[in-house]
Amino acid sequence: MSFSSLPVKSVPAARTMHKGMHKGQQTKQAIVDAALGLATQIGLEGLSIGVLAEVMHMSKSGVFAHFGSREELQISVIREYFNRFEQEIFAPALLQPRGLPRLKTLFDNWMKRVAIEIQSGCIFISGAVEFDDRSGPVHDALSSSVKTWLRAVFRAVVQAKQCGHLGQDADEQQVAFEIHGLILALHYEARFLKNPGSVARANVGFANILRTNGAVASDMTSDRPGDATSDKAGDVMGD
Amino acid sequence: MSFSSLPVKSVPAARTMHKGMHKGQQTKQAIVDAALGLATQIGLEGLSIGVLAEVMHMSKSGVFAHFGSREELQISVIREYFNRFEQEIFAPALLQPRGLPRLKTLFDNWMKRVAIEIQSGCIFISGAVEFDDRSGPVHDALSSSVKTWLRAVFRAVVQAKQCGHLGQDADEQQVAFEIHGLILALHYEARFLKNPGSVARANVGFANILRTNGAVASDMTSDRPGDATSDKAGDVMGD
DNA sequence: TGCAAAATAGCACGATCGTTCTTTTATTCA
DNA sequence: TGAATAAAAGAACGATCGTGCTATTTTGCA
Repeated sequence: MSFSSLPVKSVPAARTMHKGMHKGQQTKQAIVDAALGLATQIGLEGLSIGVLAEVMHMSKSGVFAHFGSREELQISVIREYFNRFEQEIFAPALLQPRGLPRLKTLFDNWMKRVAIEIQSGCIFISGAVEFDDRSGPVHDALSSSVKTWLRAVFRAVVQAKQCGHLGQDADEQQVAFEIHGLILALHYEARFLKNPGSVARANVGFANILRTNGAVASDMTSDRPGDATSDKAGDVMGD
Repeated sequence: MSFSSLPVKSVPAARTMHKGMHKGQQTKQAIVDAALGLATQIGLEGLSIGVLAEVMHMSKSGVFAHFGSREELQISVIREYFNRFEQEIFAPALLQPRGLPRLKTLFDNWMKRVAIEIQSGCIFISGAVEFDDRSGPVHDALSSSVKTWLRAVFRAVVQAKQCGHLGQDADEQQVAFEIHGLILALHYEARFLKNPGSVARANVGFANILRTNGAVASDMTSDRPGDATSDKAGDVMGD
């Protein structure tokens, strides 16, 4: 039941039904996919087995049997969301060289996830609100997933400073904190308030953070592909 | 599992219980106070008439009769929260002179609300997540309350620029957006992740925003009480 | 192809939800 | 103080929730 196995789970292509899969695993994956789609709209707490069964054209007990409890279903959804986060946001950034290029790619991908798919919310954000004062395995799964992701962002900032792309007096925790704030403001103002121009403001804010922390203009545009270091492909966000 | 022992009753009797109030109005106000205390912990959606009645030591129907519907109860809670926001955060800032002193006071009070009372969440934040893709009167009440508040922050930024406390090239919407992000990051990292140091990072972030937008150090500390202009006391956030 | 095992359906349970209706109690005012 | 009225309680409703139990269907393998 330990959550430590969550981030290191080998990434199965998200929605693909492997041929070798038995029927049960296939339907379970399909249920998790549908549950994730539902949870991004109405939250992990709003997720109910009844409506999920209706969406899947299955019986409640048929859906239930795959998880054994509602909490296990919620944890499966969190795990699935984490995996997609890893694949769609973090993995492409690893193809960029360390330092500012990778950090910028990380931020851009993160922003696209929040902005372009603004009609479906982020369960790392909605879940934080739903479980911030509740304890239990769901809270723990959510918390450790988020922490793993934020730690990955933090490491990218550290590398940028090590590469000399940020000033030596830059506070890496501070930079990560402010970046996180931009994403949260974007999610809030674009999704809830439906304010136009939020995406542009998040981008400007990111540039402001870089400038405040001593990034030189050349570093903000050049790719410097020679600096690319090969990180291992699996366990991209693990430490 | 009784909620009667929850310390929601210890919420300071914010609204004055006017002696002229009839019994019904007094209890309704007491119910709203308790409901607000409950909603800041478990959210507007988690608010149920049953547990509210238990906390109030009343019957469900007795509580229900004061509102006529659950939505009306939620809206009453939002209104109450807005009023306290106005009183405890915005009104004191109006005592400061326009420009940077007032903006700083606004941010400080806002942050104290989020940070010092970190054990009880902010329904402007949790509500945004709960109602971001739902329509109806509750969403509208929440949305308009938040917009009024953010517009007040925006106006404070505009005034700071007009006073010459910010550079002429400062984008007021951008500044307000980034400030909002700091508050959201503080709420997220302090309340959900329980990261220490979040308050300090929000403060540093605010100073960074001011510096980026051309605030001079003297403006960031001086009070310049001679610049104080008398804003009307009531409807402080109205336009 | 047949049979064990897995997967799914069907049904029912206790609990809680918002809400309505009726009855009883408490308050206000002449 | 007594009558009119407001406030609160009580009981019940249909709906939905997660979950356990028992059939029934489907799958995978010898």
